[in-house]
Amino acid sequence: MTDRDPIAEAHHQWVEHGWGDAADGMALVTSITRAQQLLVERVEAVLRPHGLTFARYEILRLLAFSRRRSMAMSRLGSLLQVHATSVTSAVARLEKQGLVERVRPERDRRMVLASLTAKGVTTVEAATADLNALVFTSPGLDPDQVSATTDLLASLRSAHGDTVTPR
Amino acid sequence: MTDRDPIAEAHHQWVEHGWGDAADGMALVTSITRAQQLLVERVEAVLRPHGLTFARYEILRLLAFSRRRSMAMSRLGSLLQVHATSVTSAVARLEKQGLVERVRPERDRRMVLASLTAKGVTTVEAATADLNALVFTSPGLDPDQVSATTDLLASLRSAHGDTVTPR
DNA sequence: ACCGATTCCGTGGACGTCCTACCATTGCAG
DNA sequence: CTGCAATGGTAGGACGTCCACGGAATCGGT
Repeated sequence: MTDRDPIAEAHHQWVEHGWGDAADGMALVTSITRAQQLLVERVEAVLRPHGLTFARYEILRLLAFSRRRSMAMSRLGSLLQVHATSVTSAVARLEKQGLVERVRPERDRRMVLASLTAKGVTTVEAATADLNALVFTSPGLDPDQVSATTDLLASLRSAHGDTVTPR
Repeated sequence: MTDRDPIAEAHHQWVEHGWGDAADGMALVTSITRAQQLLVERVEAVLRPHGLTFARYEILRLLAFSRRRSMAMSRLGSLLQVHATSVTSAVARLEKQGLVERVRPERDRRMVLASLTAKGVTTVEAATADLNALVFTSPGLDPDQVSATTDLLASLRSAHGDTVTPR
């Protein structure tokens, strides 16, 4: 059942085929993809009892941080770095769950504010407590490895055009 | 337009709210998610002219490595670590594109072999050449950073139950 | 004051992922 | 050899992501 490490396997194949220059880069990309897959799996397992997915949780978390517990759809999209249409569908589901309400401000009636409900507040706080306890405090690496990895990924993000704040 | 680093921002908020123990882990998870997003974006941009997505490319690549250029659906799923139904839909699209054929072996007619066509072979080799040249040989980090990151992620994968082969 | 450009959001469709349920084939127990 | 469990694949649906397109509101140059 325990197959060999698919990433090591692929790296070996890459070298075999004379693509040694690209083999490490391929392994890096594949490792990041796999790590993300495993982490999202864990996170979603924790969020499921709260009726949330990671995408919807991120929206609630952002709203809970904001002063008025509300934010324009477009701002959610730019902060979360996803397409506006992804925000539309996620907020639609949050609204159906009664965790968020849509508000059209008088000032600029093009906008739609997503606004946390009371139920939304309690849900996101409970979900955050669980995530912190069950995932984030022990993500699978020692504290110094966590820092090292985050720093290396910051360099990578920076190389790909992300705005990165050094610590 | 250049907002501040959303990850640094989230880390700051976590500390502010007294979740300092979890802040670094949260930043790690978010960094991995973001890095994966950026890399997939680059990879898909290279594959698009070939009419492929990353998921479909991985299937073609695996088939091209195999001896008979064919493989059972279930084996594809376990090697790629995705659900059987994901393989079904991807192979259906590859079949519609004429890159893969489905074959029912006489031995065990429950199985379906996905088998590369001639067009599939040329497509995957061209796509691989582009990926190697445009992404994998310069993934955005120095060679030693690439190795360091891959090693750290190997520890993380191992901690989450992945089979990992040390280098 | 007006008309065009821009901004903001939504709809519909393609794709990938997972889950639950179902069907066909195989193999085994009795 | 007969019936039933295990195996391998698929169908349908939920969710999230992106893209192309369109409608409404606002802004800005003339």
